Amino acid sequence: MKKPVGDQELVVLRWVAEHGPATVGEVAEKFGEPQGLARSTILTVMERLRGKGHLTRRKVEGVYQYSSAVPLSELLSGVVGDFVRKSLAGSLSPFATWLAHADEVSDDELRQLEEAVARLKSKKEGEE
Amino acid sequence: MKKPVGDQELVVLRWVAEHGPATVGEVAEKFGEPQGLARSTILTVMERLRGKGHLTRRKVEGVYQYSSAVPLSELLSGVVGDFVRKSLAGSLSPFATWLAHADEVSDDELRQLEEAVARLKSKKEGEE
DNA sequence: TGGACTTGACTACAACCGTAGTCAGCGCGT
DNA sequence: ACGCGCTGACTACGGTTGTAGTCAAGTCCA
Repeated sequence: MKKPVGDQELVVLRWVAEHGPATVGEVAEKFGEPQGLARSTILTVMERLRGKGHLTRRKVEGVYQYSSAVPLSELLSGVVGDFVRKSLAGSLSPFATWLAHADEVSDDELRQLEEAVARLKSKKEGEE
Repeated sequence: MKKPVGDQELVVLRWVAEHGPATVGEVAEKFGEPQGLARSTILTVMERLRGKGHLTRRKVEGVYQYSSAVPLSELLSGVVGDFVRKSLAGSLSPFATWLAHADEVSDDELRQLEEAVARLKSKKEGEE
């Protein structure tokens, strides 16, 4: 049940997860068209995502409304977890290394990171 | 020149980057065999990596020694950067979210993360 | 009612990836 | 000199992904 999700698929999935339930037409128009993607491409991708269990649809007034099966934050969290496990062999060091040289980190993101690290630290202390 | 690297390819690349220059035979024996991978599989993967510019080889005493084109840390740093850009649309929030719930973070990694965050923070302050 | 438009299912196809078989050449030991 | 084993190049094949065309059924408006 843990099928891999392609890069482009993920982009579409993210869009749908962010922009509430939407029909294929809407996604194609508001997201696909600007990217130069054909409607059928969007449809195919969305159906594949549905096949993998990431999207759900419900017929509303004749057309299908697609929604993400899980909330966006949860989805991305999972993606990050998969990435760390699969591509980094579970190690966070590469991330730290990259982070240290990253620019383009917003204040907000930095704050979130700080919090996460602080939380981890206190948890760790609580354990020992 | 920035060809994508498959998951399995990355695993092999990482192995080679970590375990110094090695011949196909060595990689096949020490890495491939334990995973149940045929020698030809290793060879194919390594040649593809070479085609993508991630591995270099040099003939030494009759056989080719393969080495990573860039040091491991740099390689993984790049992988992280690609991931953040491509899969997270550049946002670090998902990382922070995941991190907050992560367990299995070693003391060492935690320390590195702390440092990276601290560095970012001081850089930010220096800027404004 | 007949065309215009929308929607959804199906089909297609090239690139890329994971995995592997095969074959020909080379070097070493007997 | 001959066979064996290691090496490297080439070929192969099924699955996934990105992208899209086409076709049939439904809907709406003049």
